[in-house]
Amino acid sequence: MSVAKVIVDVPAKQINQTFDYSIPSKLEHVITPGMRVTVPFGPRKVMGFVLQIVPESSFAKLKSITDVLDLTPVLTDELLKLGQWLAEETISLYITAYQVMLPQALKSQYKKELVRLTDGELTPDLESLFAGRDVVTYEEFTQSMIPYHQLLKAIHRGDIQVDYLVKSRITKKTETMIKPAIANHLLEEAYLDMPKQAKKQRELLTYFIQNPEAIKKKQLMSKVNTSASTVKTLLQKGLLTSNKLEVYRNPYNDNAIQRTASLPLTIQQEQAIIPIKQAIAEKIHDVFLLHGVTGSGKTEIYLQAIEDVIKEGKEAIVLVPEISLTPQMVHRFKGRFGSDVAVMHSALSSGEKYDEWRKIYRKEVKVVVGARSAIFAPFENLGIIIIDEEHETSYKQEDQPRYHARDVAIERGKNHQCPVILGSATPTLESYARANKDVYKLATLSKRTNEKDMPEVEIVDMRNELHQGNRTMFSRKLKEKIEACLQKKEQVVLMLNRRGYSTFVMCRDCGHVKECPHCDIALTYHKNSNRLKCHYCSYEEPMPTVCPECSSDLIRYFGTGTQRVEEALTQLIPEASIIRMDVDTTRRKGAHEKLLNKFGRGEADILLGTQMIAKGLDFENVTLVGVLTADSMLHLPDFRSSEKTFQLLTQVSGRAGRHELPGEVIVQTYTPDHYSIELASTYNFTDFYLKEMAMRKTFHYPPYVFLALITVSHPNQVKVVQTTQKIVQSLLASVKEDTIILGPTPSPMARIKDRYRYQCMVKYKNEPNLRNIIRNIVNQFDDDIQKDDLLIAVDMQPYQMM
DNA sequence: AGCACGCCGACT
DNA sequence: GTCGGCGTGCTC
Ligand SMILES: [Zn+2]
Ligand SMILES: [Zn+2]
Repeated sequence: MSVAKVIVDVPAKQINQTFDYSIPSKLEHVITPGMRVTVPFGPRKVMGFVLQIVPESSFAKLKSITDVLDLTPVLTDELLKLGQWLAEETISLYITAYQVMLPQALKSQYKKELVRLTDGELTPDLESLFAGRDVVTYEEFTQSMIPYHQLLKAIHRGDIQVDYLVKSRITKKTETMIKPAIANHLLEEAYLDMPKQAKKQRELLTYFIQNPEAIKKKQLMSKVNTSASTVKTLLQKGLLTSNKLEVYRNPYNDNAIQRTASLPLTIQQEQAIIPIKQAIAEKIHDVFLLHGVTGSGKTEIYLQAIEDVIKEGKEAIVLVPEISLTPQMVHRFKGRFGSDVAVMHSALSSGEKYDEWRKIYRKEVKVVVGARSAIFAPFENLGIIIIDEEHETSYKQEDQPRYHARDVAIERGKNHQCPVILGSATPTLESYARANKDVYKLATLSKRTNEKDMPEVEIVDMRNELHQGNRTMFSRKLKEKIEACLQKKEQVVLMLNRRGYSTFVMCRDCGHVKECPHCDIALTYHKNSNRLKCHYCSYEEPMPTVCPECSSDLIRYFGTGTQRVEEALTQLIPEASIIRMDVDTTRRKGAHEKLLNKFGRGEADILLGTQMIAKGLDFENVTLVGVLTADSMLHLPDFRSSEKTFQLLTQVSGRAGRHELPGEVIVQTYTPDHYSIELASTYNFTDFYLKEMAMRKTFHYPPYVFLALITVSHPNQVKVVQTTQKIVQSLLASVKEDTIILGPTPSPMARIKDRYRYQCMVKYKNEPNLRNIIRNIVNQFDDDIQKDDLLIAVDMQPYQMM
């Protein structure tokens, strides 16, 4: 009798270990590692992942696996190993690490039911609850207000039983197929027997006599021009039969995508791809940093490398930032690889995501293009992993398990002995430094494939504008350029990269800003409900008519940054038609796409938006890009703010003059001398890298050190500070001398949902044991975590300092 | 986590 | 005797 080691779906620290279960004989050769099973756990029944099957257990009496949920493992051997690595690396629970690798649709849901076992009398209360039924949901009981004791007694007496159900939320889309139930000559006989007035039925039979193969019901109905009821009659007569065929949802209607062939490579592209192809052929795990300016043809290199991988019979993962995962991007991959491509976009519905995942699971595709979570695609023969726009912060997951897709990619690259490619026009300092130290292999594409220069960037000092009495957000230079552009019937892209874009409410008399009573953040105004809401908790209140501080009635809401700029712009250049793109106008699914298409068709002169417009736009008629406030990110409490500014300016500049028409860029700033702005304006990545590296060295930031961030939260501020202080102390005692421990410091969001938040930052160079040290220190507070509502969150790869 | 069990005090 | 409210301990 063999034993299964199972990780159960109970996300708690005490349960973070395998539990042994015996395998019933009927499942003996069915269950393999990586499958989902249901197991009894205490009085409950829960889902679990089988990690391992061993001959025996050190446990005396084992419970037995109740059921198996998969026919083939949903987690490959490599993913089982990867999950363990992920949990340990990010200090997360095993179960959360495994769950994050699978589509949401596979997550189990739990239900409790009360089952009546006796025919005898129950208490009147319970009789009215059951009301003649044998089974009621536990929820019905809770809502019935019947005292718990009554139920407990009935359970003890054996009159009622509690059933624990494990439900899956899987929805498979099916299509009804119709085909003849009998042989063709019998159909012909049936046709002859059919009364003349049964015109539609005869038509249907005629169709099937000519086309005996199965057909989709919908298709049939439109072809024969008949109704569902006619089909139903023939089904009932036993002449036709139907069955449900499982089909994939097709979110990208891609039947008509034109296949494309490889493009010829430039000399630079050729040089870059040779070592990559070599690594693929020789099955070597290497990380390549592909540093290529916008328009230098990185994607073509990806495509041709993948072609090699597919020729070897292997598979490829391509990660693309959410916002760049546009239909055009999908077309590029499907155009080259056809139906061999699955697309994992987080805007897809849960069912659509499940379908895309299943294409990989069933080995129906060779390539997946997707956002962060696609890194866990269940391929078994990976030949390459590509991360485009490697510097994008969206590759970092901000909730448990807090992983960076880049780290996972490299781990999987090791597991499969395959190359990993990091591509970017503005690589992170971390990656570039590793390339300089030969940890990664560097390939540079310094020229655009169309041989055009990057557009000219002009910096405008907004302080001068102010001195000369221009109080608007538009410099005279920018205004002139926009007008000139409109005259030539060319288009303009304007970017406002300001934070705090949401609408808030302020009193014009006393300056009072309405804040959430539970969080340290301003409430945002929602126009449709005329209410103020908090984005961090569920608090909301009606929009006040007078200021609660000074009773002035001049309390007003201020539109989003882009909204206000739009108004100002309309005043300045009334004849310009503007499309505004920000969180407000792109909230609905597909809205982003729609606005861009509208702009692409030339239905507006100016596209005004937040940083979301910096990426991937490619419109030939855009000749001017304006950045309204280039320095607005520089003052944020984030050591990456210079880097982010440089990246954003470089990216947005690439939006101008991508085709025949030459482009230009105007960057407005109050700090024109800042190196990130100056060097971005000359596309000088190398000097920026050197300068910023020097800064990071002086202030002890990555890549010179690694970071770990520990955030403590609790309703009592004193408790939070004390706990954080204790953690700092414990860390200092167990860590090397050159490791820096900072804290306790209030978190940038110092209070959320009535919980105060303090943090402690660890800066270290070499602490091979740090994860264990932190785990042990956090364990010391287990009591308070369990009983006193204390929370300690650890982030081993902090990006957002929140 | 989520559930049972047991002990206590309040209420009828 | 009946009820709800916690604190404690366990889950193969
Ligand atoms: Zn006021
Ligand atoms: Zn709030």
